[in-house]
Formats: sequence, C-alpha cells, structure tokens
Amino acid sequence: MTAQAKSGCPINLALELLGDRWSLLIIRDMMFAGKRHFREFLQSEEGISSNILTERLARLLACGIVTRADDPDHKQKAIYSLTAMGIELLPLLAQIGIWGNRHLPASTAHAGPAKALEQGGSALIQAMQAELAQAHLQQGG
Amino acid sequence: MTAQAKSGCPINLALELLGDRWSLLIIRDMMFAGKRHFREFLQSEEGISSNILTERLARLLACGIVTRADDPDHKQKAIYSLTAMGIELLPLLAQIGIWGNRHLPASTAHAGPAKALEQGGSALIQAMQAELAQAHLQQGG
DNA sequence: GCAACCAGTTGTATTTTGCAATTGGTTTGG
DNA sequence: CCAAACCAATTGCAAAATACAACTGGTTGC
Repeated sequence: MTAQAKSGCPINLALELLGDRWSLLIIRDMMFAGKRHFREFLQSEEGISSNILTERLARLLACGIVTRADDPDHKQKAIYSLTAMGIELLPLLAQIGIWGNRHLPASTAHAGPAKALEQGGSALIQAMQAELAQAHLQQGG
Repeated sequence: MTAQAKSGCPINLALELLGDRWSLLIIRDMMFAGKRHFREFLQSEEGISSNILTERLARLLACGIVTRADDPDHKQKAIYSLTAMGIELLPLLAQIGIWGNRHLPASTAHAGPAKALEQGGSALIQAMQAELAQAHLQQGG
C-alpha cells in the first residue's frame, strides 16, 4: 500500500500522504463540517467518486490519521474519526484556507471559517482542536 | 489551462492549484534551498521529470505564484522568482514541514528546517519572508 | 571548435482518476 | 410483512495524468 519514500524530507513525506486533490478535502469535511460517514463525504460539493473516497479513507486509516468504527446505532454505518495525528492537521488546513481566501476567488459563502481562523489566531486553533478531541478521541472512537 | 473550480471553498481552490505531489516541492526548493533555475529543480532528491516540471512551472506562472525572467548573465538561463503571493505560502509550507516532522519518519538530515520553524514561531517566519522578499521581489524579478 | 550545459520537447508505457452502474445487506415506513 | 430507501463500498471502462528515456536547438567555457 505505502510506496517507498522518495526522500526523508518532512515536507515530501507529508506530500506523499496528503498531496492530492481529495485527502485534505475529506479532513476538511471532518474538521469544519462535522462529517463522519461515507455518505456524507460523498455528498460534498466537490463531488468525490465513491471509489476514490474508499481508497483515500483506506490510506488515511493505514497511516493513522483517521480511525473507523461501527456505528452502534446502525449496523451498516461506519463512523470515521480523527486521531490526535489527524487533529494536528488543523493548523495546516487553516493555513491553506487563509492563503486560499486571500489570493483566490473564494465565494463569500465559503470564506467564513478562513476569515475566522485568520483573525482568531492560535487561540482559536487550540480551541477548535480541543473541540475536535472531544468529539473524535472518546475512548475507542 | 485553468479548469473550472468545483467549489468556491478557499481550501478547495488552493488544493486545485497546489494539491499534487510536485508543486509545493518546487516552492519548497525555492524557499529553503534557494533554487531558481530549471536545472536545479530537476536535480532535487525526489527526481521530478522535466516534462512535469515544465508543466508545473507554467501553472505556477499562470496563477501568479512565480515569475520567470531571463538571466542577464547567461542568455540560456531562466530565473524563477517567487511573487508576494508565493512568499505568503511560507506559513503553509512551514505547517506541512512541522506536521511531517512530528508524525512521519523524516530523516534527521532533513529535519533541521522544520525543527527551527517549530521553535522559531511566527517571528522566524516573518524574518524568512523578509529575506525571500529581498531575494525575489527586486523590481521586475 | 568541441564538450558540457541550458531549458525545455517528444514519444510511449504505466498509473491514476472520473464516471456510471451495481452489489449485498440494513433500516424505515406503511 | 413487504417494499422502498439507504448503507458502504465494488466493478468495469474510458480518459487523463504521470513516469521514464531519448532528444532538440541553442549557448557557454575552455
């Protein structure tokens, strides 16, 4: 599953895992939209295909960024959760959003979170990380 | 050249430009290794192909992250420079490096910059951005 | 003037992605 | 109790992106 690394540079290693069009959008949906189910990711505005979603979730699972658990209330549903390693991606997602919002034609409807993160600084990020930990890190989740 | 955006989300827009295995490595090389020439990018450890490099440089050029100028001292050489928009990617690159260094098996030989950025905080980032501006933003460069 | 160097380009094989239809099973509503 | 809707995927195929190697026309250094 994991191809051998082309270099030991931390930026390269991170990009080998997350450097594609979809992986970080999935994590964005977990962080900012509270999505936890396969079907929810599928319904995102960008329109990921189900086979790509399956493959990306498997990869994120394999490298320890998310976990997968059965929904106790619904035998068919799987609940995807962020790990501590995944929650630590928030500052990175925040920088992507801030930069995109500054330099690209983001729609005002979507600009809210980026704007808030830009003004809230590290205090807001830490608060959001605490909330995510609360929602995702519950024993076994 | 620019495909239509799948959504106006700033994270999505940024990922449509930079969400691939190579674009951010090129910018990393400009920021941390001082590379400015086609041949230098080609010699990076990860081994980008020349056709991919050509295409990525063209894209970064088209969206205003880098500029291209003729080397006054060498008719054949092209000098690639970061724009202000490109220099503002440093906080993003920094977060990628910090996260990669914390969670992935980065080699000690490559970990230096990430470690420094983690400890130096925003003061270091601002200092580095000032240096990059000095080197890349000289009138017309 | 010849070898090394420069920024690419070309051609082809391989891999990844996108898209649509489908699967086997579960839950919901009447 | 049965049908329709929902669930997380899987399959097959076409299209696009990527990797790899060879090559191009021109420039520079010795």
